Amino acid sequence: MIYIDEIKDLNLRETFECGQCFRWNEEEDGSYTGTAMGRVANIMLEGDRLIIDGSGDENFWRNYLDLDRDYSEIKKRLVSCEPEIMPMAIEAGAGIRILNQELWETVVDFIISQNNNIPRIKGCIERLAENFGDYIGEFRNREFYNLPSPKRLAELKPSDLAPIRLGYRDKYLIETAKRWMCIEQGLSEKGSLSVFSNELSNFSGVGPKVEACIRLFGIHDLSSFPIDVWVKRLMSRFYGFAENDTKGMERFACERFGEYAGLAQQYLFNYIRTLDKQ
DNA sequence: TCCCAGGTCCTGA
DNA sequence: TCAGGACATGGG
Repeated sequence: MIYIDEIKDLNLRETFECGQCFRWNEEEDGSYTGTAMGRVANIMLEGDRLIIDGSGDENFWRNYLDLDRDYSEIKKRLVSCEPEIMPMAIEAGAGIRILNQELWETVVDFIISQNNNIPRIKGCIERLAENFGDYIGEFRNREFYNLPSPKRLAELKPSDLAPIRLGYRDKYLIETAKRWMCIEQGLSEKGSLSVFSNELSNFSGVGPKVEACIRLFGIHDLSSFPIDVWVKRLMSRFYGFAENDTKGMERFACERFGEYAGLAQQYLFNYIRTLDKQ
């Protein structure tokens, strides 16, 4: 069991259910159980104490949950940049943190996410892991699996993926896995982020929005500002943009929020979705 | 039954 | 460069 005290600016529900990750599920007691980079854990927040039960050491989870970044300072800066809407958006999701996820996982997740809804995305990812990923182990009477590696996916045909019910996205995943393997073969050291970063837009099924999500969530480029249907809606509603003016939205985000545009996007994205549910 | 979902790709103008 | 349609699937 790992205990980490004096936790600030973290709300598990806001962090795990803001659409950045798809493999964490809430328990009846409000804790979350899930998997990251081959580790499985249950994470509970009691007051300002984080309690982690599972595999992985403290350093791993500190990094994954981005605990060493001062979100209070970032929030102050965002409010000073945009004092109209941002204070309300931050209040609605003050405990959001951007996780340090594995690049390959975010590539798979966000290719699947296109023109899809969050409950179905989670289902697709779980089926993909259970059917084609490596077994991690049993935890609290449940079995956990990693996502399939690029090598494993590259070996498959779209018909193999039919039980996963990915729809037309199955061929995108396979083509992207093949391309990933090609790039990796040409690398002297494994996992060179910058090389993959330069190649993202060439992956099959990766357009501007999916690429921006991969940059924000998989490369932790906090300046990346994904524009999806919700962001178009909020940019129109809050800032007066025409819904198809994505260039204008990008420029606004860059100029107004700068290096933390991605975090601003998460607060705004969460805010308009909570408003919509009311 | 219909609408929509954290879009991308292809085609034609 | 850009608008418009096709694309699989299933939750609400």
